[in-house]
Amino acid sequence: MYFIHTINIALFFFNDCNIIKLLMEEGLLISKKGLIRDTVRLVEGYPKVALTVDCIIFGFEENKLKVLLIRSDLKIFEGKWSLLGDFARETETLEEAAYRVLLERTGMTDVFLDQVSTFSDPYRHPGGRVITAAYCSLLNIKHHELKITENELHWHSVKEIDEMAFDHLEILQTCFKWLQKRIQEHPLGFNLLPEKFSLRELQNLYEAILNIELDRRNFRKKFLSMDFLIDTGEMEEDVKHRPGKLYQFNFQKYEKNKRKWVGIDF
Amino acid sequence: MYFIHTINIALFFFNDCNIIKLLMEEGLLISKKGLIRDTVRLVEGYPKVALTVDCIIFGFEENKLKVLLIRSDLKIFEGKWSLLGDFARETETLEEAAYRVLLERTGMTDVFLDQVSTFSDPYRHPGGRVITAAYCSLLNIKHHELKITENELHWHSVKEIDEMAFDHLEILQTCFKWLQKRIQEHPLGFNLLPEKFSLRELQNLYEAILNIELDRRNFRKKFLSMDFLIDTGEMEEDVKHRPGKLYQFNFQKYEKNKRKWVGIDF
DNA sequence: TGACTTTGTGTAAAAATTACACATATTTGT
DNA sequence: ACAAATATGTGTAATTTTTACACAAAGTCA
Repeated sequence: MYFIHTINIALFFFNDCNIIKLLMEEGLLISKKGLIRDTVRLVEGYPKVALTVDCIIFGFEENKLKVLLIRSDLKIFEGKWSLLGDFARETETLEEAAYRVLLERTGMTDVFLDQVSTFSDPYRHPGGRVITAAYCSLLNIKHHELKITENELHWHSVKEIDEMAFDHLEILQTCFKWLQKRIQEHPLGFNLLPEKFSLRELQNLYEAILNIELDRRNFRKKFLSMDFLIDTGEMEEDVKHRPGKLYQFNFQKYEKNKRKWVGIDF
Repeated sequence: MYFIHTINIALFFFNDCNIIKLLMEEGLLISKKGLIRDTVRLVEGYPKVALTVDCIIFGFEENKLKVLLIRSDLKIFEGKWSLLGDFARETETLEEAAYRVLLERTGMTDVFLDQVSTFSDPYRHPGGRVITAAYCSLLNIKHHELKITENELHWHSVKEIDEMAFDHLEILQTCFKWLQKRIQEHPLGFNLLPEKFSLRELQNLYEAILNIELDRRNFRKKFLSMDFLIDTGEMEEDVKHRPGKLYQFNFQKYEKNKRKWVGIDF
């Protein structure tokens, strides 16, 4: 009785994916008036494609925006650089696949990925139709030593990349534009820096990513007035000039006081 | 000789999808060292999924944000409302599929679609794994009379939708948030209005979509100072109060003077 | 110790945002 | 014809934000 009731609820509120999953695993939906069977047949009548994810992992080092690349796995692209990608598994969301790929290729876990866009040119992959979803992240190179370095995994200066396997150059460019925009409305930039950083390092980062020059005094004023920077009391060391103060970003305070974003600006 | 040369160029600059397409159609790549064959086999070894697109078409009428929906095609979702979707064809990009779906379901052609996000829960479709890419647009309801009305296609007030087929409610919500953000940094709002509109209509639109109240005088000042509005010299008619001036949006001027978007604001 | 490099700071002018009130044009009802 | 109702159209002062700009202090290097 309990299960019958569950089925009816499930069919009534069918948009809850978890209920569908649950009932499918129980084998309960299969018999319900053949509706599922019909639906399965319908889906089977349409072309299917392979599905991959590609991870675009940005980092910052030597005042340059960098990205993690590997040598392509495919013979046909021998020598070409490629994004970190793989096929999605049967019961994996794209997001899960992206985190798995990142783990498998780099060993990293403590990273946030954002879906940027899906690329679907039918001829983008020489092995047949393969669509790919691009997932993007930014991280501090120093805090994420690469333990796995198969396929010559390493950081490349974004500016110097001019050729890649597949359509990966296009994907990279799309993600770079996404990053330029994103970093101005969300404090993602701090993920790229060491935990403690000087204002000059922060400014270098913005200048490098946005490809603009900023006035130092105004930049400092802006960030200090936002009041999300904690003065650590420490100073830079091992620099060959007057050392600057080191700050930390107050993520907690930011999350509480987050700007609500209303303002028309074309 | 010419073709051999072409092949080498193609393999060298393999990231150009059109060259791959061209050579595949010519059957020329198939023999090249078996690389393609290997790649095809590789791709075939991975799970494949069905692929759909869903169109989220927003409109504005009676001071309410609306969205085009149809009754679900599927028996299992009988009675439920659904986004305008269909399976992608073998050699169609997702974007092409989205424009096709829009044409087939509504008869519309003069519309721009933007990819918003891809949804990939393995259990989101009762017929098996189907991932879907959401494409969004905004248009003027009055300028796009619905010639096709199969599946009870019609406009629904976004606020009143509380249940949908599949995960379409989640998709709709994602697209609504996308719209709220997009309309503040790009003059998409004008697509939702008649060619000639009063400032009050424009303000109503922003207030409805952003769900905020705006000061009338400041709103007018802001838009008039942006200098993208053309005073048509005409006035509103058939309104039961003092008629307002009618304006047009100067898309050309906007495209030339577009804000370059630099400014850090968390 | 002097040259060099980079940090750290303030102010004045300009621009943008906000808050706020009253006269005018038109329709509707009497 | 007039009064009531409704929505348009306009300006200014106070506040906040943005921009442009220069010089002294801290540390390194030779």
